[in-house]
Amino acid sequence: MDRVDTDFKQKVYALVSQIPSGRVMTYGQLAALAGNPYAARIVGGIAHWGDPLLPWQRVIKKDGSLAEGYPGGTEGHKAALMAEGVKVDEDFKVDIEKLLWQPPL
DNA sequence: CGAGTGACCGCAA
DNA sequence: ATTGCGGCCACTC
Repeated sequence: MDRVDTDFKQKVYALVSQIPSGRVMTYGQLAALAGNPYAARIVGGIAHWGDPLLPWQRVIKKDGSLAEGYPGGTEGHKAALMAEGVKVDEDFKVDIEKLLWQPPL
């Protein structure tokens, strides 16, 4: 642990694992909280190569639309969010304005 | 070590 | 409103 394995990934993991059910976060917000607002794509990358145990399904785009590349596609992602109690529109859009979760200060 | 890629974001036409 | 392009950072091979 000379370098905590990139605290960026470390933070992303922590944040995602801390997202309560029924709440969603955007990659940009997540990346910004991790320390790099320009690393939104990295968050997605980490998600893909990262831990399959974390609720990445609660992580969506800033538009409120679900991400792509999710196992099952947007349809599967939508079902996953609905299973968590998140309301998803027929257009695969989540009301981030209401469900967007922010970590405690 | 080097190069390529990425579940994105923002702006411009 | 929609489409197209570039860009930044980090990760993986």
